Amino acid sequence: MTRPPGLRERKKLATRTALADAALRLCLERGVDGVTVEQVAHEAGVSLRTFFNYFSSKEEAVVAGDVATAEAFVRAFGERPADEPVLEALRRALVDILPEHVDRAKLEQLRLLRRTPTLLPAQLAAFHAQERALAGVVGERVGVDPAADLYPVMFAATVMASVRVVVTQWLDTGDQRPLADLVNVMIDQLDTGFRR
Amino acid sequence: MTRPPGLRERKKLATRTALADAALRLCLERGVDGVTVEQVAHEAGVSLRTFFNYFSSKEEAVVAGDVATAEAFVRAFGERPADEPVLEALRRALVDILPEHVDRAKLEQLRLLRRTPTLLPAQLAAFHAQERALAGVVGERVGVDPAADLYPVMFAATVMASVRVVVTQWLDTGDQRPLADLVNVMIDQLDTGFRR
DNA sequence: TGCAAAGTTGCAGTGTGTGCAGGTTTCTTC
DNA sequence: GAAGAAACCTGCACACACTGCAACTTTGCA
Repeated sequence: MTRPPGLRERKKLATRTALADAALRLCLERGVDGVTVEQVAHEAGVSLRTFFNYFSSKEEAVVAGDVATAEAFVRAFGERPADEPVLEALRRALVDILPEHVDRAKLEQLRLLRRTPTLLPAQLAAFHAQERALAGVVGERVGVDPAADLYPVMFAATVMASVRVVVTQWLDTGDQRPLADLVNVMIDQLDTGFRR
Repeated sequence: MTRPPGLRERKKLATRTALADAALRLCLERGVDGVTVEQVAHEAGVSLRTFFNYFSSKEEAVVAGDVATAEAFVRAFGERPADEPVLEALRRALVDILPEHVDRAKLEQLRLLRRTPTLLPAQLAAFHAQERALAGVVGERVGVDPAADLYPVMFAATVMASVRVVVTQWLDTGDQRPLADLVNVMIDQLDTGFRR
């Protein structure tokens, strides 16, 4: 079925990460607007043309990390035991994933990127891209068809949006609590509902 | 305080709507990729350069309608009586606003736009732009500071995301129920919470 | 009526993004 | 391990996107 990846696949992945890394690093150094795609491509050791074989824009390359985060989260959620309640699986998946993807070392980087308006649409799209997958996974977990019932799609959209604002809040307010604490507050909120 | 708008203001608004209308109409006719900014500007009777004084990209002009929808929603929500429970105010605001902004006549248009990947980031950004305002309004309503408590920001993000997916679901599945029914299901979900 | 502020426009110039064609590398098969 | 197929990389050409600037026109206000 899935055979071990050959040289070609490995090279492609290497190029892709080289491009994403170069884009992120250069943009952090000089600001997103101070970097051209050509410079990114050069830094990664490929031609301009090749850059566009991997990403359709500079922004997409810069937020490649966010895409990876979202994918990792959906995967982690999908791998939680099936008998675990949905919100508990959610909590575990987030606690497993977040520390690795948003730690205090990268804090300044994340703040800088979040302050760049150009990147916002791309960041939103990065998370949105995993909504359908998440809806599918959660639909399967609770035994419901995402096309017929609103629960899976609402769950997916709500969770993605909530994680986004919680992380944003944590970054912007310089909240001293561990991110995991905020995640717990968030999940309590999703559990309780929004009535007041 | 707010004096009646002069000629200058009215002209600006007219130009802006002319550009947005032209962008939307041309893109529906020929597809988003089949239209250049120059054509949009020409259609609206202004120069290319002037287009960019109003919008920073073709996509932004096309989704100007979505921005207006989101603004109208936040305004309607803010104008609900203060003693109304949050979710009831939400329901009323949506029922007031949605029929005018997403009716069956424009249905095909909306479907077409939603199928254009280029527009997705811009659409997401359009709704996201109102999240902060919504969080402020709801924070005031329930007497909570959005910077200190997660409720307002989570509410805002969740509601925006939920409305988005509910409308999407309605459009994509060709659901025969009135949109208002789905809105009620949505609000029940927000009321009950996501535990299963 | 006349000045100041704001808006429009053309122009020049840089950067983005895509189709195409030719060359190189990897994979497959025998 | 040699040959052909498939995938990939690259340069080139080109259309389009977007911005700063400076001149010009219109609107607001005294």
